[in-house]
Amino acid sequence: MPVAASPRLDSTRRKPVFALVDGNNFYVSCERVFNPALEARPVVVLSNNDGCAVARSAEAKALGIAMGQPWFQIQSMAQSHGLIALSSNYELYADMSNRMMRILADFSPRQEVYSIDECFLDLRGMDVDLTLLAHGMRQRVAQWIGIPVGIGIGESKTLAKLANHLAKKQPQWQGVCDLTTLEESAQDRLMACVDVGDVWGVGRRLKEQLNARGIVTALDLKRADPVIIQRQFSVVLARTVRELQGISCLPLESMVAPRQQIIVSRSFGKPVWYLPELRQAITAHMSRAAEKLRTQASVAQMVQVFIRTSPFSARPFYSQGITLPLAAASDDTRLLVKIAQQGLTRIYRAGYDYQKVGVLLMDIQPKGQGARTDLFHDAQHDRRTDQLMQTLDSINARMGKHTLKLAGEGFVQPWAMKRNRHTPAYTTNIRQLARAWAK
DNA sequence: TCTGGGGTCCTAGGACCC
DNA sequence: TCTGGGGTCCTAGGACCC
Repeated sequence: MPVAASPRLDSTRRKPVFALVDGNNFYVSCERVFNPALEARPVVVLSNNDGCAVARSAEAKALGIAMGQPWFQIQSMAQSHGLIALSSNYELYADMSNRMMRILADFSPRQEVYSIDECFLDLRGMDVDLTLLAHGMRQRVAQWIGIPVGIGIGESKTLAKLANHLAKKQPQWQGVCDLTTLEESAQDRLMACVDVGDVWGVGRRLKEQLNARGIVTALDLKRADPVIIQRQFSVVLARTVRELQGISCLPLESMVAPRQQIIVSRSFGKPVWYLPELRQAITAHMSRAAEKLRTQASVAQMVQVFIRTSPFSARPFYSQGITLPLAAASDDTRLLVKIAQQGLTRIYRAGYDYQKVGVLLMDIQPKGQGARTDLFHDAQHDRRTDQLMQTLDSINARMGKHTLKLAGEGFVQPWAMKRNRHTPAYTTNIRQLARAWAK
């Protein structure tokens, strides 16, 4: 077998190169695709319950609206500045995300979908002009689905992130910043312009502590000694320092690992004090959680329930959670709901206005693979349960979410969240699309 | 009046064992 | 009655991300 002179082998030896591609103001951009009247106007997309702004158009950012700012604080700008606010439409964003990721996957054999609006691509050993390639990505995504994206390229994920940040902040890049084309001195000059708090992995707290030690810019952090950083902070931050130095420590993870915990929680549209309504919400949340669990072919052996009142209210605060084990790991909605309801009974206190409840599934294992079972385990019963859950999931997949559900979720849900500014599910629900056209 | 939801990883500290 | 240290496992809480 000839091993020398293999170009493939040579290329894998080259330094790692990563691209980070993300959608600009992704949720707002999705809305604009289907409603061009939103172009060139200040637009925000609100979080669940129409609580705060989670996506802002460039025009909204220019008005000084911060990420996560509560809607009631900026509501007056609707009148004064023509600000448009929309409830979030996750069905639409998830579908647009899938389309965007499929387009980008054609540009590299290895892709890591990192969040709903961004992915890493492995560009190592590609024998092409990467800057040109990136402009090609931008063009194709814009042409095929109408979403503007920004692209950063670097020798580590952290550098690709930083390049992406520069591509957005500095117009001269025209949406593509490729650090691998620059001399180190030129890279350093750019990093001197980036606040250390804008480095991936440095949050509010770390920024404060780093500033106190005189580390203010990304370049300062790059020049820090990772050994000292590890001693004074953590292994995580030391890794960030090395990544800034061009030493790739975080590999591309193209396999989607199954979730280790699954959370479903929602704030109520109004305060809830009545136990039966809390029970409905717990049943509804656990039904969603169990669906997610079955989607990834797992079972859970631990259930947590929590309830709390609003931390912003002047009324007395109460927050309590409880964790309950199952005798054997399960994905049966009915059993998980039953355990969660037992938990709720134990933590519920009368006399409070509750603002939020949630459930967690933990101790998650692959289904049917060395799962622990209890002493009185009944295989016949397991088979019937599996069939029932499969039927439930397939009917809901075919006929639409919530077609078939436990009666305990309630048919009238007085506690349901507010979504007063919701747009239609243009791409996934033909009935809603027809309604949108008829307007 | 009105302030999101869903994840991961690391660390410190306690319980327990040898 | 006095005396030690190391390892493991678990949990809670903190910090970060989008």
